[in-house]
Amino acid sequence: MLRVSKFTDYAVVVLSRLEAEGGVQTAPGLAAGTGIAEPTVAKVLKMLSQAGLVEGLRGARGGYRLLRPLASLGLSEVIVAMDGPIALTACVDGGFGLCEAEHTCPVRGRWDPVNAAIRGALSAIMVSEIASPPAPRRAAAPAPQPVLVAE
Amino acid sequence: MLRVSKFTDYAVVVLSRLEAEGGVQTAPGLAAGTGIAEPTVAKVLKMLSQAGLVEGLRGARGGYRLLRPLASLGLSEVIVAMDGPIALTACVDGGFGLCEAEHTCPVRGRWDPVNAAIRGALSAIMVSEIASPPAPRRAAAPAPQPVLVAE
DNA sequence: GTGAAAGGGGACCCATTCGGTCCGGATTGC
DNA sequence: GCAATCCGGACCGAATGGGTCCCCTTTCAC
Repeated sequence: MLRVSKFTDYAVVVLSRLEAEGGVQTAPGLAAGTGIAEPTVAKVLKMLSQAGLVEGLRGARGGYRLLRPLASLGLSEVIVAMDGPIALTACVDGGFGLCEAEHTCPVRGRWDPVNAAIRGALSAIMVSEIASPPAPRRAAAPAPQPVLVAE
Repeated sequence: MLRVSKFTDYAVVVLSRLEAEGGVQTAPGLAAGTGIAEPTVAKVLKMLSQAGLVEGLRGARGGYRLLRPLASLGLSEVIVAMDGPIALTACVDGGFGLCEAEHTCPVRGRWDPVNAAIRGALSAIMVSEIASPPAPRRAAAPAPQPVLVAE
């Protein structure tokens, strides 16, 4: 169905909460604030930390801290951090003779432009455009700018 | 991993073969030509037929026939035919209070611009750009035109 | 008119992956 | 030294996707 994993969704929520509160937040605190199960939040934060999107502070009084404002954080970075590289098919860019029916397959790595197009579209969207501002009540926020195309 | 189903890949291959050969092709014939298992090809063709991308001719001497040239067939149509509507998350456009943590979820249907962007990027790519022309040997075909962005 | 060839529409099963949980270890502040 | 917190992995159940098979209907050839 061409969907991203649920973790990407969670990541956006957690990042949004992280920016809304500001400062250092603990995993249990973020779990309580977002309504997501605590172990899941911890897992999401771990992944985001490995990707360098947040910083994990160990020890007592530790927690997680945003490293970059969400307005400068491309959605594609979050997706890559959670779901791995964006490649629509098994025939990835640098893929070699992995396809079993290589000689008969007429496609043969032609998915690259598609992957590039998706990446571009996703890179143009910032996380801050998805995560609604601190406002808990959705106050008919006008779209900050028409994103790309409107189909 | 943000990938489309394997069926979409198969569909592009089958459609490409269908246009390369021209005329009416049987499912077993297409299976032999593409190297894909026959039941799978039949399933793909059935779905494409339901979506109105190909026409199924019943009876002896039957087969499948392309209804539109691949140059005018958007990739998004194939994806929709095989994988269903393009919606990256469960919070689809018209989704109502399906989210369990609706009051705490700060995202709340904000994925719409993302979906629109993906749809737009996919609609701009024609199937003929992915399916290499009749050439069975890949002769370093230069990209017909830079598709969208290059990341 | 009869039989064979082909599509149409299901049901069905297996493998893979995803979503989620848990545990022990390492690190830091009080 | 103790407690709080992150870090890294292993682990398991469930859902989904990928693939096969069956029987029915339709149409052409003989």
